[in-house]
Amino acid sequence: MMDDRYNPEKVESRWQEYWEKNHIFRASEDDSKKKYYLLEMFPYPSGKIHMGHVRNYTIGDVVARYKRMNGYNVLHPMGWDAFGMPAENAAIDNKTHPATWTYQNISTMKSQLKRMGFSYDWEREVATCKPDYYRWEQWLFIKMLEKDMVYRKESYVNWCEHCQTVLANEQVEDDSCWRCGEMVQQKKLFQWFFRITDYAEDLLIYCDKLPGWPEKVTLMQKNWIGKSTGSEISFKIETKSSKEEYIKVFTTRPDTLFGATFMCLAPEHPLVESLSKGTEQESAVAAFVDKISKQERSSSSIEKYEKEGVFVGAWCINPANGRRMPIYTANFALMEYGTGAVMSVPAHDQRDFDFAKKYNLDIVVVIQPKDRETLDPETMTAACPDSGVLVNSDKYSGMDNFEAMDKITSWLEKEGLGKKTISFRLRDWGISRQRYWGTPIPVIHCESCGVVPVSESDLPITLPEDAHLLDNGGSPLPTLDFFKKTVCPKCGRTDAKRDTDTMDTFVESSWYFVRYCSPHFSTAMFDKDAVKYWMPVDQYIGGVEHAILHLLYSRYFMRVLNTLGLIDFKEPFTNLLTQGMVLKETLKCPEHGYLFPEEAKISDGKASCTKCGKDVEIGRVIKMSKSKKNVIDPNDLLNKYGADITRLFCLFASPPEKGLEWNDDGVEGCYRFINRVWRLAATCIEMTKNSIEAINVDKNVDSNRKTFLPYSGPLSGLLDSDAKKLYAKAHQTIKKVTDDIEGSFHFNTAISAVMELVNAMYSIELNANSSDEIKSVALFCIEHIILLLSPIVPHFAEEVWELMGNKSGSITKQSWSSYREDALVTDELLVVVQINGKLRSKFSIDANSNDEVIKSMALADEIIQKHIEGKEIKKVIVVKKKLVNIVV
RNA sequence: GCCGAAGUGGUGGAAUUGGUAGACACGCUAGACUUAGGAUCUAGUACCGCGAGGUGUGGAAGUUCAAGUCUUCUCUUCGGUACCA
Repeated sequence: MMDDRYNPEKVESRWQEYWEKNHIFRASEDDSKKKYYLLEMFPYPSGKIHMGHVRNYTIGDVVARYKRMNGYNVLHPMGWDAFGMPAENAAIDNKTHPATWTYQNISTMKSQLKRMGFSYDWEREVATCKPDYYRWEQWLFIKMLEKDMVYRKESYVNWCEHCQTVLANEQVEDDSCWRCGEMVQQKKLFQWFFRITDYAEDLLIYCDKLPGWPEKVTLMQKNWIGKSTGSEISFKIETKSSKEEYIKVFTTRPDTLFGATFMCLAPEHPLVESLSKGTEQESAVAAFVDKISKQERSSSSIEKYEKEGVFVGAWCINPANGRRMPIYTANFALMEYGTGAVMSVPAHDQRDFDFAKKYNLDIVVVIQPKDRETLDPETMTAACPDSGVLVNSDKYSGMDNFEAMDKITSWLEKEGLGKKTISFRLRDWGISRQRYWGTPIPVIHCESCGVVPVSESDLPITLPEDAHLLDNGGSPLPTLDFFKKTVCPKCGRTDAKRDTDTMDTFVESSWYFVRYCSPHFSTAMFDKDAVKYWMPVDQYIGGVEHAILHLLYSRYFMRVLNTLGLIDFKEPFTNLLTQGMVLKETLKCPEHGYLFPEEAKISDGKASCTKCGKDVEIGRVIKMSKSKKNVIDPNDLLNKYGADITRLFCLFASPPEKGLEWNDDGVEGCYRFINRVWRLAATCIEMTKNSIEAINVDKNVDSNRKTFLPYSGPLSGLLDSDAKKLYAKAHQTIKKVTDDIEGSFHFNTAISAVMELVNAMYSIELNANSSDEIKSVALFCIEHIILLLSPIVPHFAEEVWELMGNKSGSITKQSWSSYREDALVTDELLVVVQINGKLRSKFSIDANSNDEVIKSMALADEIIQKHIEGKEIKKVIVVKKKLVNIVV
């Protein structure tokens, strides 16, 4: 006897235990089956899971279960992106160790994920903070070092003088240290860089070879890589000495060369110091450079700084026309882009124009756009970047500017003063972090030998766990002699020092999906055969916030492994789904500030604070975040509704790529739907059970089992019109659900389709007195409703499946429903009739009627007759079996 | 500034080789069953209008027998990026 409603508490834990005990989701390589590697972005173990995780992993789990039912050998792993700064902060705040905090969080979150019923192969769990994981990252670092894929150079970090520590960009608030409020400075340090720019072109080209990725993501990556073609041009520096010196610039507009009137160098450009030395500008330049170096460089604060510069006290010569160009150093010139020097053409570049106006520099027009009055430097109020015809450009005057780009560049090339080149916005990847909770960089610094890699046999270099975090947030590693002091592996010097920096945590997440293929492999980074079988990932699912960095770094890492001959592919993720954020309105009390949803009482669109009773301002619907308190705790949902209802709502409320607006009433609706199905199943079970004795053996009854079988034959085998309609509807539903999942993961419409079928079943009477046909068709329907829903609400489906008498085991072993083409179409069709495009009438016809019949029926229609009376029919358009439009 | 996406009932959202706009759900209204119901079931629900009918997919124009869907312009919102030479 069934309970009268679905009881998640009882049912869900039971099936979770069953799945675990029977290793239902264990994956292993099997050449006889098609593989499907389904991956969701692994979480940072920050404490407990939030709704974003719930949504992401629910989407993934449904796909995993769906693919299994479709016969795929599915790899669906989960793990932890376990290194990172929050652990350090928590450790300082709570006086614990980052490891303790991290492992505690992992354990909490793991039990939460298990409670959601996700079908992971937990035997493949990976935590990146474990030495058996990061040792292979260190190994790879050494391999990359051998191949010159990684190098050291000086680079700036955010530095807090008060705390004596490095700050990450997110720890800089308003140019100040988040911990103490001191102004943040820029400090130069030697740091490690991956040569990702070596792959810039390849990464770019393959953006167009990823048809399974959302276009917006590849577009963002393309913009991030930022390829621009142009020319490199050398400008001779005017000196008294005989030695010839040049400034190299990169420009995308060599056609404007004749209009270049001054030069701007990045403050860090080596020529800035050498050229100003000994001139009367020397001190002014030094002061300027010093000032810029103290400015914060994060993108958010850049726009606050006005464009400014200082004359360095030297000139260079424009190779095109011999003009003397003053050399400036300017804050907008970036050392990291191009050559760190800009030829400034104020007439045709807005930034240069502003600069020239400010410092009263010459403006020379060299491009005259067609259909525009003659440009005059005296009266121009803005630069003119448009294309046109060259003027004031010697023999190039009169030439179209696009043609001139090529012509001028090849002339320069002949003179040895320039060439065509390409520049990328993408920079090399700086991976050194002056942090504790990360992968130690496996190199040793020796005064005799320089930088020496740790020998492979000494790996892993484990992060010392008996370290105490410093209160100022700095890394304790440089203070730990037992870690830092070591022997040079090359010369044996005993005063060698270990690198005390750790790697950017994006490094771990750039290859974890490869490790999942053979997570316990202890003799190499991965088992080649396992990787060959599983990789690349067939479907990757995660937040769009990782559209650039994580995904680009992962693509880069696969190229590194490919170059090193470790793998034979380049792209890690064949298909990508970026799911939208989980949103909720904010609530703000004038007295208590932001409120959690449970701290406000909402009725009729008005809210009041439960603490003070004041009116609460209901704000915009925005991404759930702790700071705005517009959050829903998954634990509360699990306690109240269980996993399946939570999963169902996440999928039903909107398509995965869009935002999901959280709404408690919507969850309640899902709960109702599940119980509707539950009762329907109960009805079907009762109905057929009571029939056994009364019914004679016929085509619908299995005489051996003495029980009803679902009808699965052709539509034409049914006589009852209700049974026919329902049966067709069932097949249409199977098709719709399959298409919606297969094509676009649009679970919301798939669920709607099932709801329609359920509604259709409720609309006919089902009881012991129903006809055999109805009973048999109903049984078919309910069986497929459960199968179609099983990836979405797996516990519920297992329970009902068992109650329906399927003793053979888990529904996860069942095949996905298939539909009969011959059962999709009913013999009646609805035709709508329009007059001048406006809907006037509709009628049903036999499915086999031809256009002529439909047309005459339309014209004969009573309502239509009334409308066309006394009017001239100009034209009648018949759309096959669908519509008639009469033009009068 | 540049790039991209999206604007549809009271709400979340359906519908695009151009062919019934509003599936499904929430909310709301009425009714039934009940000692009671925030349980369940039935009916209704884009807007205006008593009605016939008219109007409706951010706004304006256009193509078409027919436009949420195609074209042009425009407004708003969201996301990415931002001194890239």
